[in-house]
Amino acid sequence: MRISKMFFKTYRENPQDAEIKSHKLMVRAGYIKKQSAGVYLFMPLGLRMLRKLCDIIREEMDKSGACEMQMTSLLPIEAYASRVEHFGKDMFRLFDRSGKELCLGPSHEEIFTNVVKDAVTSYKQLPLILYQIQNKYRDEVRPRFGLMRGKEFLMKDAYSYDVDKAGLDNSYNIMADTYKRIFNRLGLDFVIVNADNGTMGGDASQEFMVKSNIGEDEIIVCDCGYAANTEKAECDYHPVDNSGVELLNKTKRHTPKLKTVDDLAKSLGKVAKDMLKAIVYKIDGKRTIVALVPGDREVEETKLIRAVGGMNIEMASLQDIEDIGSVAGFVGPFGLHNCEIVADNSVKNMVNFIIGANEIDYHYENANLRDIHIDNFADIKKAQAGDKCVVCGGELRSIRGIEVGHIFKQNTRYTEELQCKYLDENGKSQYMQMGAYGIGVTRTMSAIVEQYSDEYGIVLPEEVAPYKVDIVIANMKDKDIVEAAETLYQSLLDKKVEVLLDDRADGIGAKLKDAELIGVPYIIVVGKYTSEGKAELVVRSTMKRELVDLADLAKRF
RNA sequence: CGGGGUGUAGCGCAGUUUGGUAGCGCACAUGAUUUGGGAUCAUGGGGCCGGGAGUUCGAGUCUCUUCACCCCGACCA
Repeated sequence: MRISKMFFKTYRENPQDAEIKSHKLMVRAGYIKKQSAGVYLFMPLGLRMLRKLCDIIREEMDKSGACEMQMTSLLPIEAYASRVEHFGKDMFRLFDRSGKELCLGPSHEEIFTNVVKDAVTSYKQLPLILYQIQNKYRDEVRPRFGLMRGKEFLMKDAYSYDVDKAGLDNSYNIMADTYKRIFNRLGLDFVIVNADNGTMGGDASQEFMVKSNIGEDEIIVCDCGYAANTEKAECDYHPVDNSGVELLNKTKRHTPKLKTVDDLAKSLGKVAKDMLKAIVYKIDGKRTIVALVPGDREVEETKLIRAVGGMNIEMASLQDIEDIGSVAGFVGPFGLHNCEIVADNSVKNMVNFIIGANEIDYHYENANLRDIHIDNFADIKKAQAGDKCVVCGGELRSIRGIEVGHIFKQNTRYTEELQCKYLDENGKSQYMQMGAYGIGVTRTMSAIVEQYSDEYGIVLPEEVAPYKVDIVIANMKDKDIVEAAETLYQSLLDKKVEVLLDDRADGIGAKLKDAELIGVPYIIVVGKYTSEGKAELVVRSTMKRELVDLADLAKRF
């Protein structure tokens, strides 16, 4: 492609609304342009890179035996029957002229399952892995970081249908392997972590996380290979023998205006972990849960909701806290009513601790388990760096990651709801076992740029670069140079090399800046060495340059 | 949803305190000189100062309102 004929525009300055380097660079390099918050259009270079990602994903998915299809984005709202409430405001909803309610698809489990239900009747037709690469629409509360979290984004979503759990395990493993191949080909430094299935049920799920300190997810990892999203990461629990410790009698203390755990502990001459922290939650707007963790720890809400059951968890209101017989800031696990009290396992090891008095400005110190009421113990505290690994006992570390892929075993969550059945070899009707597998394609694009850039611009691996080579014509007025560059350009085109020819009238400085910005792996400068029959070949990743005979250059690619 | 911030030329910004003819850099157009690291000079085009309502002789600037965008938070009671 001749740049002079292309829709090509780069920017010198960072967009004022960009925070992270991939966002800044993709805008500056003319890959993407914001349409509105969380919605981006693709310019020629960005589109080429996006297509490269799609091609790689498609190739590996096809190789795995998966079959590509295309569902619609515009769907009747009824298609999501049981999940309309779950998606809530995340779903874009609209009406057609007759008043029929539609939505823009945020995910396609139901849609694929309905297609499968209609077409598959026998075990002989299974297993199936189906996929599509299609825009998804989610009205994110807070879109951010360019393509990282958008309201419209490209996703590869796949769904597997099997006769039984063993079949599902197999399909799941095939997808896990396929994802590893995909992310390896994309050159990403990633880690596979155990994740929570969310409220959608199913046996297992894993996330593919690209390591990055701008990642929105926190991951707990151990040198032994254990890795989990903090939403899922388990905490080690061992009973401690406190039999030799004298249990003191609880005493009420006046603790006015001491709202935070640290301030309170300090005023009583204690530290945070001597405090039993009580946090009140509302589940599905109905049940009230009091969660207890040591004062120096945090409640992991995802683990809590798994422990107590339910769909949606939120902080209780001040009124809710009064309704159970307490007061915000001074909640203590005794004498409460109409609530469930769940304590983290580690609370069993606490002695002589501080609790709220359910009375404004008062706490008790030297409280013990005998003084309080707990309905259930569970692992509900958030794992953190420094904790012991549940697998090997080693020390856990915390890193951040960008979630680029997620695979789930969903079992019969959707197939039961939609009555997606098949006849087994005995003629008996059975629910299919289902799995779902997603890759955020546009997010992955961002993650790649996040990982592959330097002070000059984007530095892409060949597999995903929009073009492989950029031939810079140093001086458009020098006929020999132009001719040499044109000849080289033609010979690379003949070899089907994806090549740009920078034949704009600009000076060499501007052209080199652009070449370095836009992510091509190789830059060829045809200029002052033309008279010697040579040109410079620059390897973008190392910025190393070498002089190569013009006649030999095409052979390098 | 709560808090904070920003909306002025295609992009990045100043001007708002103290109301008085709309500015700068980049980009763009034309011409000349340039051609190995975002060239130089000259000339020029481009704005409902986010929208609406007000105050005022007069509003980018003050008041009210609305919209958009960005950041933080929406877990420590």
